[in-house]
Amino acid sequence: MFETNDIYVDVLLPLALPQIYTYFVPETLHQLIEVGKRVEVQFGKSRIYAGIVSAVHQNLKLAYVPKAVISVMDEKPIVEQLQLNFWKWIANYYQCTEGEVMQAALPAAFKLSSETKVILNPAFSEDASVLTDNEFMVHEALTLQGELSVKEIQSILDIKSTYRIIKSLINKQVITLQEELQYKYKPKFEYYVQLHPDLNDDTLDEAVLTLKRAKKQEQLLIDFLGLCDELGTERLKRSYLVKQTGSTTTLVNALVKKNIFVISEEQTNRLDVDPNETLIEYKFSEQQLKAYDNLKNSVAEKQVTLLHGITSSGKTQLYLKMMQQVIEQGGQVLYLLPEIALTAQIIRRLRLALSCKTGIYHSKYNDNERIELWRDVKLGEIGVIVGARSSVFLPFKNLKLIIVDEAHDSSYKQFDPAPRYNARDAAIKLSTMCKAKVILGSATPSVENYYKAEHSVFGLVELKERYGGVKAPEIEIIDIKEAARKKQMHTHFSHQLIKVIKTTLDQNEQVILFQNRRGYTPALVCNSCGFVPRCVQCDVSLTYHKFINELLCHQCGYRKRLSQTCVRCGETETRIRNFGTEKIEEDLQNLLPGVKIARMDIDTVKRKEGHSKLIAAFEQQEIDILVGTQMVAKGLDFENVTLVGIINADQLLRFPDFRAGERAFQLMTQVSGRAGRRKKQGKVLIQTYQPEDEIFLWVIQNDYETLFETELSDRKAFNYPPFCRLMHIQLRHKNVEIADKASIYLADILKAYFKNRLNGPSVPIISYIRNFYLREIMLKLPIRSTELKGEKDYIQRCIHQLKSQADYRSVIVKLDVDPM
DNA sequence: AGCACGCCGACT
DNA sequence: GTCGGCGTGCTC
Repeated sequence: MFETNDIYVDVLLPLALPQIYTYFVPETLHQLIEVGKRVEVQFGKSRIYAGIVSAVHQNLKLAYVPKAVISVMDEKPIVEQLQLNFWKWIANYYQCTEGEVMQAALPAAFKLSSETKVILNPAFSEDASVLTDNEFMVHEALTLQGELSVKEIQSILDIKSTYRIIKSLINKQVITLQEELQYKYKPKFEYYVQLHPDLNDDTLDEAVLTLKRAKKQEQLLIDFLGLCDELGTERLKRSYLVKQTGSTTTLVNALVKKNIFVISEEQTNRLDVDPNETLIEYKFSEQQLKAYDNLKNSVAEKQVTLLHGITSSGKTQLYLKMMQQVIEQGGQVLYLLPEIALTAQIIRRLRLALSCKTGIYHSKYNDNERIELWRDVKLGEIGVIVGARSSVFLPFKNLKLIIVDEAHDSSYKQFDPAPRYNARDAAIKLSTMCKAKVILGSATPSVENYYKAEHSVFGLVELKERYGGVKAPEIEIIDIKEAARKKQMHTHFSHQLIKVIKTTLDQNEQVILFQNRRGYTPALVCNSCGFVPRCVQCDVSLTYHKFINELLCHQCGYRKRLSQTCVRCGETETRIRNFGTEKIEEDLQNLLPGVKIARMDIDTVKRKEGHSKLIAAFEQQEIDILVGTQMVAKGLDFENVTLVGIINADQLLRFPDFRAGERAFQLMTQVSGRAGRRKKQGKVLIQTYQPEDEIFLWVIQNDYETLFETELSDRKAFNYPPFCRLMHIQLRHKNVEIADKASIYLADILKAYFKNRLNGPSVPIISYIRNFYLREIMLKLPIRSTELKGEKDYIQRCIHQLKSQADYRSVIVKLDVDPM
């Protein structure tokens, strides 16, 4: 059939390249090569990458001489064809390269790339006189360190282009280059020590005698037996044994050599459930049973089912029951959660309730743990995977059900870098590829999703009753415009809010205060000249963080120490404009001395474990009031919280975005859901300057339907999703004029086709970030996927045309499909 | 994304 | 002259 035995492979590289590259497979590797395995290949002059084989073929008509595959890195494929197809779909839909998808999909430890190492050439004659200063410095550093990477040389010499120097050093035979793939993954084992199985009571005594002259070993053995006895076990973790007895691993190994101990290794298993915890019997309410039946029927019938259940209605229990079913039939379940909701609380609950191995996958876990989970998922050894958005990329073996909890949550959408995918939508695609079903759960579904449910594209199951008969919280709107007029405000708190906080605390109950802004205050204003310190590389004012006494840019991270006097006029008095969580915390503390207040935002939670520590402290009631951003709104379940306050709802409403109404409703509903989750009816106080806005009425009455209808008619009138899809185009350039002209040029050629479906070009609210000027264009794309592809191609051609103009070549264009 | 190559301004 | 910055094009 084939004329030669030559084999070629198409290799996917973890780079933003629009193409796939073909390599030649040497005969020695013919047996090993397989789609989905990683191969070591050279790309360009010196780089070596781990690429993935996306196809094996015998194409003879190559217009170039392909390079050869250096080695096959895996015994078994790390992904299947299905994953490769999924990647391709994502690349297509979200308009990025497959390499970028690969980058996002694979755990870092799979993505090896070489670092060029420079080493001394042993043939070099030590005559350093021929070297220039810089060359001499490199030579010196190498004699000391043995090897250097190009990056290290850059920092030693403090210059960017090291190329010339390196080349010259090679010419002078001082150094040679070394290219090596670093294998990052090291499987982690836990070592257990136990007695050699051949030992019985008699032989053990004998063995002890042989240790008469090795006092330490003898002591270790005695300690070991003592510890085993104490714990009622026959084997101990080696690390535990060493630590408890103050001995060393070497000592343990000595006893292994003498056939007294044996060591067994076991993969560390973080998936174990603490045997001391037991599951509390959960009794389904009548409503839940009914919803469960509906859910089961809907899932059997429809590809996607939307579970619209109000907060505290017990959605999680329904998920659990659905999961259990799938597991019993040997299927896998993917349970997606917003990153922020992946708390120990939820994970613990799941593990207790499920009879199978449960894996967790998200960015907080280190590389080795992720590789292990990856492998176990692929082998089908893990039944349930709980994870954040990137877990849609896991190599499922038998995926049968995907649950997307809080499906409206914007953190399912990746912003940067590409692929800018939405894990919720990608999961739906994945489910069709795996023949799995999807449940989207939310108390406040996105308008797009609910629209589909209403039109029977998705199944719809509603759950409208709180579990356990707890009444929905009583929501009250406080008009702070009026309160300010009547002088009933104390800093940001109305007297009414303060009063209720006090009575709540008096009853030994806890309070959550929500303020959607971190930092101390967004801006410091000079009292005399009105000067506001701004970021030097972005178009935003700096935020004052009192705790570190620094001004911080929330866009780029630029920081600056606060100067004593106004930079412009020398005035010492500064005034505070607007306010963030840190300021709220401080004012509140002044107002309520002695009350324990904590703050929860990215700044306090960033440090490792900060989040769970804070939650634990609040749970243990070591904290009375928790002041926080978005974070407090999501997924937390505190029994003793009966009051939730929203300091200022106006910021939510004034968001200049067509989704502002939907967002505000979602957030207020979510935050309100934190109040009174168990026994007692909770209370929610919302402070606002515009209490007449009807959105408050819907929040109070928990009237999602009216919100939905109103939003939908607006969206229809202005042609926004769900009546179209959006594509956001961002252009960046260091030069304002070029940014301006390029965006006008691109908008013009796009407009020829898109006409009134194009908005822009416009200057974004933050128009200048990290020394780049930004411009943006918004396009409305058709819903039907048949038309969609052609239009996306057209857009790509327009961008190509832009880039072929010499002036605009260096403009960076970023595409975002279905922006949030 | 790197990396090579080529062009060009600044300094010994 | 040479060093180092920067723009451009290519990578199987």
